[in-house]
Amino acid sequence: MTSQAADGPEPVTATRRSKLTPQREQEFFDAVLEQIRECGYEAVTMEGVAASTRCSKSTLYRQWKTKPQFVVAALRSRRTARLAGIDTGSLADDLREAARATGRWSTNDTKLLQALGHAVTGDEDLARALREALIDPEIEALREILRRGVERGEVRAGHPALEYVPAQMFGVIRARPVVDGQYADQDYLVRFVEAAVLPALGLVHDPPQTQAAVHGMTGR
Amino acid sequence: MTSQAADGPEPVTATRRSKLTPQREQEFFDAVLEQIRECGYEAVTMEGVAASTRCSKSTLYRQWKTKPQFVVAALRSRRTARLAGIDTGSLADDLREAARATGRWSTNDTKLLQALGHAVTGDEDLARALREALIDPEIEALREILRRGVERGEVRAGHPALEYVPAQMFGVIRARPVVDGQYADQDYLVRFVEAAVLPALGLVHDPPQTQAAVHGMTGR
DNA sequence: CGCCATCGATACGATGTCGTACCGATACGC
DNA sequence: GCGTATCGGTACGACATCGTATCGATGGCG
Repeated sequence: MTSQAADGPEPVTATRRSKLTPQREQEFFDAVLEQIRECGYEAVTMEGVAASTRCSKSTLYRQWKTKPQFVVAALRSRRTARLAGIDTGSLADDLREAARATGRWSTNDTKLLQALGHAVTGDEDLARALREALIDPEIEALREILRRGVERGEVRAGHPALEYVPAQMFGVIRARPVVDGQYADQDYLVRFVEAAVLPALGLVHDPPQTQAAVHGMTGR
Repeated sequence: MTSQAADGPEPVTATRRSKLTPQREQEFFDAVLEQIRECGYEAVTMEGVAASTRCSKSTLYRQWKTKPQFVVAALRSRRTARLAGIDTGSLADDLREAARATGRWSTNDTKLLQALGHAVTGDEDLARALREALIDPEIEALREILRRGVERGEVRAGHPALEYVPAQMFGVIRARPVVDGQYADQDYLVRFVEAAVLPALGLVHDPPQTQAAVHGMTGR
């Protein structure tokens, strides 16, 4: 809405581009996700995306039939398991590291989740894409972390708190903005894990070094 | 969209009403909140609300200048501290009772929070109304419960987990739908309190073999 | 070096919503 | 009983967005 570009038929930076490169597509995806974060799903317009990427509406509609399909494609481009690969050898350290990793992207992705949260209730494809892009991989990675902790005997299998760890992590991320008025960052999430998650799992850190003694400490 | 009511000048229930009664206003409020839950804030239309309550758009615009103001009024009508008044004399029981009370309305209010969650980022009045209607009273009630527990000495003041209890409660309510695919009901919330919140506060009441896993290092 | 696919720009019709204006009908106060 | 304020109904203009169509320009492939 702000880009009042044209005052005449000026070929200024209007570099005519040829066939879309994957990088160019990614620009579209980044732009639409950013617009979703800022304006919400409903308020996103193809025209706005076109303007912010200096392409034309036609180009977008040529590649993707409709706005929902475009957004779905954008979400798919974003699939990354950010919690995958965490394996310090200690459940407590894994969870701390997961908190740190989560804090790195939580602001951006919280906005996205928030903005799409209701739209997905009416669009099954969108819902699936959102789950596959932002939610399922992280939940699965968390469960894997917990599973390894159980295998190592750090927590007994079937410990009642195990079931709630993923919901807790996702939960505070979404709840903190409304409770405290700010997004959950790395610091907050690590403190939360220390103060609530680990104690609930019986991995108390109150006596600071008791923990390390348990398993010989291999963290980082 | 579905209500194809009229086939003629039917005086059936089309009772022409006179001045709006408070009950009538409440019908409007209930209707718009229900529409928000189902369709999202953006998709709510004054015409839809008018149709579902069989009033006319004029009537709505007569009372409230604009859609946001109408929604704000509807939210204000809903102010109720549902967790207020809980006081069993025991922190653990208070929290269990809070979980039960929360579970009673969480589905409805989760939908509302979800549907309005992004809209509030662009409307300060709406944001304040939402906080005052659904969020702040419950957070304050929870903090009051915790405060009494501290006063009774059940938890030491400054216990690190205290800070996170409200965010945890609100969090799992919002996260369960995406993690487990269903809303958090009474049963889930009570189990969550038992399994995660109470242990984190050091109020465990069932230490079966959890302790063995903690200190015994080779659990299972 | 020339053709053709694809780009970017823009115009367009269809649709839907906002918020206003006007209307007749009806309940309530006097 | 009558007058008036308010209701319910609908028509209206303004506006925004969707998705399509058309057109000139251009880059890449043969």
